[in-house]
Amino acid sequence: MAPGERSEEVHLWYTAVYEAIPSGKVTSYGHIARLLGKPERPRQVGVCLKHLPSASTDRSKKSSTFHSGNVPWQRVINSKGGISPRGPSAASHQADALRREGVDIREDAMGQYTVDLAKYGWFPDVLPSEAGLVESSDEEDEEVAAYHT
DNA sequence: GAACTGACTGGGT
DNA sequence: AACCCAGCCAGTT
Repeated sequence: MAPGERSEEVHLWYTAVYEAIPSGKVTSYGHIARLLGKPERPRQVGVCLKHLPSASTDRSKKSSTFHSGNVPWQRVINSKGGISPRGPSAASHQADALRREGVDIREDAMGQYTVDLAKYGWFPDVLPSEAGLVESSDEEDEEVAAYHT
């Protein structure tokens, strides 16, 4: 393959992941991967979110058009309904963002956050962009945008 | 530039 | 129910 081809693929993957996060409710890393036709890559979805720039980062020059202010990163959790611990305050931050959207989060004695997937999970079988945007979720998205502003 | 590290998951013990 | 494991592959030592 030609030089640079690989990184181009990677860039497309990152973009696809950010655009695949559904409007409304909560979904999983694995489901995003399946929506993108790569069911074996849930970990790579996690990598994309890990590298999502924060909304406050200075991106006055080129850099990504995607950041925590316009990508609903908080809606992605693991298949068991848990928020990945990763850093010390990261999980609680995500839990706060979800509660802001009306999602009820439970915190156990171990400090692990979990979501009731039966109630809040949302696993569409087609990409949001292919399905047409869900009107009923517009105001939820506005709340998110306001939160990050 | 080889080795190691994960924002994961499903299947097997 | 809890742990283990292989597969995944871009980033980071």
